[in-house]
Amino acid sequence: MTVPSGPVSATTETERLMFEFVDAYERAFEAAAKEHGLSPAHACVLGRLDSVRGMGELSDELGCDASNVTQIVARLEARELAVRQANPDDRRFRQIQRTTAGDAVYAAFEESFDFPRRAVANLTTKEQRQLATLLGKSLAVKERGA
Amino acid sequence: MTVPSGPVSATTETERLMFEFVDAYERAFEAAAKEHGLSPAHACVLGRLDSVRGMGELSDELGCDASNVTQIVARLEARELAVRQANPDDRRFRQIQRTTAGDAVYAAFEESFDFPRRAVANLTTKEQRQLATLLGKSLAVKERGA
DNA sequence: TATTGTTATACTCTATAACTATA
DNA sequence: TATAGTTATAGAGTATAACAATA
Repeated sequence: MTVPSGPVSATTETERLMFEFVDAYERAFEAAAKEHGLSPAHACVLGRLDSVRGMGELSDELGCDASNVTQIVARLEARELAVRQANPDDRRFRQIQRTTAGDAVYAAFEESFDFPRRAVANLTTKEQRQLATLLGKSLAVKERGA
Repeated sequence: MTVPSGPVSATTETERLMFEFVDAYERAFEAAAKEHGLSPAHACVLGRLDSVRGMGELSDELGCDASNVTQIVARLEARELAVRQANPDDRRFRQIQRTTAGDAVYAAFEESFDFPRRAVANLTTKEQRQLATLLGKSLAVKERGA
């Protein structure tokens, strides 16, 4: 189990609940991945392979180094959950995709990772819309610089 | 940068925003820790040392193995950010606490980790209360078993 | 003997730097 | 020469199992 991101001496109840939510989400993700023999990183990459992807694309989205993605994908390939093929138009590029087995494992993982579904299910339709609006508004923080 | 927990093919906008929020929170935590030469795990443990703590207490709260905490605390001690002392009443127990230097580093980290503060600042007081209520309600998922 | 914590070990995640293959 | 990706390597996080110290 990865140690949680926090707590910081939360000054408000809202901040405390943000941390609790993030912590619960992460723990649930990790536990669901483990159920299917996946590390969080493997589950994450597998989830991005809904369509054919390039290595650079993946490392950009994941915000991590390309060499890291190479290793994760190499393991997925070794387990026959994904394959890498050179792009015939420019053989420097690789095309990564899930195998049928990868599809099955990922579907099973998603079934296990019920935290977001259950969290939403605890709310009325109106509350779900409210929560989405508030989260979106709070995330505007990202745009404000720093 | 740790790879994000997701995405899972989010079926609703609310679920998608939950992931985005968690992802942004984690990235901000990791970046703030790095600014002060801390790993996320170090920042996390340091944050728990606001008062004197035991090793078992820490591993319980962190949801990870005791041997893991031993290593993290050993590094904090090597950097003179924390100290371990045997409890004189029962020398099997250790009392972990931050040093003055540890206090300073953690305070600086908290100053840098402004994501929750800024997220809250994007909301009105009423919206903050609403968000806290909705997050709390969605987290009831934890109590429902599984 | 039971409990607290540590050490030894192994595996994964991650990044940096050097490298290969392709263009 | 420039770009996409890989390999070599090293450091940190994590868990399991064996261990030491204390009770």
